Amino acid sequence: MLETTRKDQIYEVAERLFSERGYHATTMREIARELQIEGGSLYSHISGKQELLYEIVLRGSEQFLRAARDVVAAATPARARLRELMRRHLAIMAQSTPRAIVHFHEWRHLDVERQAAIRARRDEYESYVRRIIREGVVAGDFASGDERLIGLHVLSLLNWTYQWYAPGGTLNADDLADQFFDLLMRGLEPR
Amino acid sequence: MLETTRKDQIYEVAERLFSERGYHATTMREIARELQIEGGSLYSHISGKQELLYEIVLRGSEQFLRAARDVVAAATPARARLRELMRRHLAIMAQSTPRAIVHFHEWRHLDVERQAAIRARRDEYESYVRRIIREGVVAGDFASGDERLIGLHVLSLLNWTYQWYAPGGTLNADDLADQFFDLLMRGLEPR
DNA sequence: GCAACAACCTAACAAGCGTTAGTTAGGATT
DNA sequence: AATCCTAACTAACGCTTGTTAGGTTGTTGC
Repeated sequence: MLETTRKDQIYEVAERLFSERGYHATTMREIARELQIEGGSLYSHISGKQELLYEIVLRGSEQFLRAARDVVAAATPARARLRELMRRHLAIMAQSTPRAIVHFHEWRHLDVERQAAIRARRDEYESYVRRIIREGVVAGDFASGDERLIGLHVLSLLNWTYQWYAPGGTLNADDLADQFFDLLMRGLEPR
Repeated sequence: MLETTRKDQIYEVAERLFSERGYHATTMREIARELQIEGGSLYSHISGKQELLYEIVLRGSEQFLRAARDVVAAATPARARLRELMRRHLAIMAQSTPRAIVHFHEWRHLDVERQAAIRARRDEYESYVRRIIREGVVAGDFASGDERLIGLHVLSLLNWTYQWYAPGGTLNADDLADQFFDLLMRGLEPR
């Protein structure tokens, strides 16, 4: 019995519409129409459009961050942790596609303070990626190299997926993560 | 004596504002204000806001496409061509940052027909990347692997840069391309 | 049975939007 | 001297935007 409140439904619709059309191209009346109520009625449940965007982006970053916090602290080799991070990242992408899209694409339209809050979370996430890489280099799991650059490499792979990955295709999220991981480890060089 | 017409100036400002705030968050009056004219005066030079966006996105995709067409047809090994493609891609990113940002970020706000035109160009670009990879695998320049997946790998690296790369930092575009290329070739596996 | 409340409605607000029409001033062309 | 062109202006158009105020339901708790 999962009880979805009206508020939850509003967030759900907003996630979908924001992800499809973008924040500024979505109107409050459109969100309302999907729920078969009038535009003004939304304000019985939420405080405004900005809050709607902020909540969605925040939920997205919390989701990614929670996964990363779990993984980074695990007592497994860096190699296994990196693979697990990639798996979890793509799993979120696949399970919460609209939210992830809004998180990556629409955070620019937050006001400055809220943007800063999101940026801090993003930085934290990136620091975990770099930490895994650093520890992996030290432990001999990874070849040595510029930690920042390798981090950007991994993050590019993960973050760009929201632009093209559509779950339900031939490739499920775990397989994609594994294949990306393998290619990342082995490289293009023939051996 | 490079003569910039008023029209050119309008595109230049629009590129910058669209890239900073997004298409829908930029008003015609804001574009005009930057040129110290009135909103309505823009229409002596351009036909409307959509045309403005389309022209900018189109110029971006033309720029990337031109580079890729040059590179893919060269009579050099796939390995060299891939590196050159990455260099040129990042060079455009660095030289035409606002245009590249609009190209990657705002094309969604084009109407359907214009979107299709852009999508066709993007597909063409991606086909060149995959072609280089395919030819490289055949020639033994690259380890064999899923052409589509390797292509996505390369494109993720290149396309994500618009989200973070700021020219003028410690890393110039050519160095970045080379470092990305090296990492892509060698992989993270220690040897 | 009555009060309280939540969920929604209608109607309107002020502001801003892209765009157009009509006009004006100055310079170039005939 | 008459005409045209260019680039700008002012003023307004019709419409949409996010948001609010006040009223109307139906349900719940006492």
